[in-house]
Amino acid sequence: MLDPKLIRATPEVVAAAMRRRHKTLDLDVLITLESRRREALTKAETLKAERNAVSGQIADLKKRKEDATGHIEAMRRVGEEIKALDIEANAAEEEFMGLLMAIPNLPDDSVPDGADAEDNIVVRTWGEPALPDFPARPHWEIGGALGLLDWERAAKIAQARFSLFVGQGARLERAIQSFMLTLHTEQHGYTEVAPPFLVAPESLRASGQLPKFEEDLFRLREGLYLSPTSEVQLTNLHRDEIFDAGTLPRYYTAYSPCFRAEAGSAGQESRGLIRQHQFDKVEMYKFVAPETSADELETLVANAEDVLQGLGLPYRVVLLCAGDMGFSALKTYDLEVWMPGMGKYVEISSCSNCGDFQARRGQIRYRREPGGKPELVHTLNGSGLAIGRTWAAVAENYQQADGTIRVPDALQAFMGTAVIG
RNA sequence: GGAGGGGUGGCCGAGCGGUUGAAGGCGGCGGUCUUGAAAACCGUUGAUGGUUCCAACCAUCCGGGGGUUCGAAUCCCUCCCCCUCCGCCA
Repeated sequence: MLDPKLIRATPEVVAAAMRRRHKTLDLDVLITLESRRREALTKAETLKAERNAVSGQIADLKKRKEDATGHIEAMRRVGEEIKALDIEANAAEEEFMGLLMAIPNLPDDSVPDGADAEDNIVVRTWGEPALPDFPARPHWEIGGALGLLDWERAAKIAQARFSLFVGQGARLERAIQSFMLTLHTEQHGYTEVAPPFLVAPESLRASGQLPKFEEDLFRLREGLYLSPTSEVQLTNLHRDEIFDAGTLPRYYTAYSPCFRAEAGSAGQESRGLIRQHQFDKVEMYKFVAPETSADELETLVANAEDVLQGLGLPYRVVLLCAGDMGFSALKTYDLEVWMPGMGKYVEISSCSNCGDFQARRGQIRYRREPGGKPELVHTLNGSGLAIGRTWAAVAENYQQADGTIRVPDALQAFMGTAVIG
């Protein structure tokens, strides 16, 4: 959520930012609502001050057993007026907040202009996007041939776009997960958490999925949602809390399955592990002081790159343009891994600095010094990495001419073998 | 799921419907004392919004929401959470 004061004080800045995002926004409606709210609020507060004073007098009169009916009658009318003004102020605020909650974050100055993925900028490349000296197969063929993936049974158990890993395939999933969590906790200073996989609507509001993107989520009859990413759980780990001075930054990592309805994505990437209703992910998350968040984003990306480098998977780092960024982010780098079987780079991690956008929604604050005023923190999140896509990348990059998969050195201890198949 | 108990300031814990933002204690901060520290004593110690413009003033907040009342932490309704016992269960 943007700072409401920003809309009042510098609407032109907000308008310019929305243009960069290629979004339209009627600021006049917001400004009108805000002045309506303030007008009613000021009037109501004046009347409340009067009521408080007179109520004190009424108490005194009653204590002395004197007549107070005149005051009481007057305050009854004032009370009705206050009620009407409160309703007016609340209605205006509710409408204002409803609109404000649907406004995306402001892009950072360092984010390039652009409308869509075409305008993203490749900032660096690691490794060679090479093809083997035999016909490279996509991971679903490799996995299917070795009996590591079973799409028919996955669809029977659930429905299309769910996956079933079998035998060494399932073991590879677990190995990748363990490798990542071990790396982040032992080398990068993250605290591991194992969160709930169901989340409350309030949590989804804080991280930014609600109210705008409900159709992308699975909702349970009980009112809870299946989490689409543990970014939600990690954002809400410290919702409504104030960090003591000197306790930032805080780094967290979590494994969780992620559930996405993928509404409107029919026909896209329908084969393989790339686009599923459920996938596993290891997430990295940071709560930091505002002035450090730009640097923290760079190290977050580096932590994600470490996973790919550790696995020996070629990739490139892409800086998203303003029009291609997610709702809550002010700056985002995507990591795209090379998939020789698919013959292209595929997104495998997205690392974002959300600034105070989520912190304001979730009231996540810190004190700069003991006894100081609470200030909003900055939050950052990054996949470290999407496990299903990592599985696919390992299969495609380590496939061998005989149809087997060589296990990357870093995973051999977790797999207990050097070759799959 | 059933029965009962409970949710008050950073923490513990009082609170006849009327100066209760809220006693008391702990913790924190400042000061006195001390070579320094401890102890003791004194003072201080929340958030949000608004007016105003930086010093004040006002309003709101005692789990969330709604209601009764001139006035609610205190009464009523509802939801959430926690604890105990029973049932069920990995």
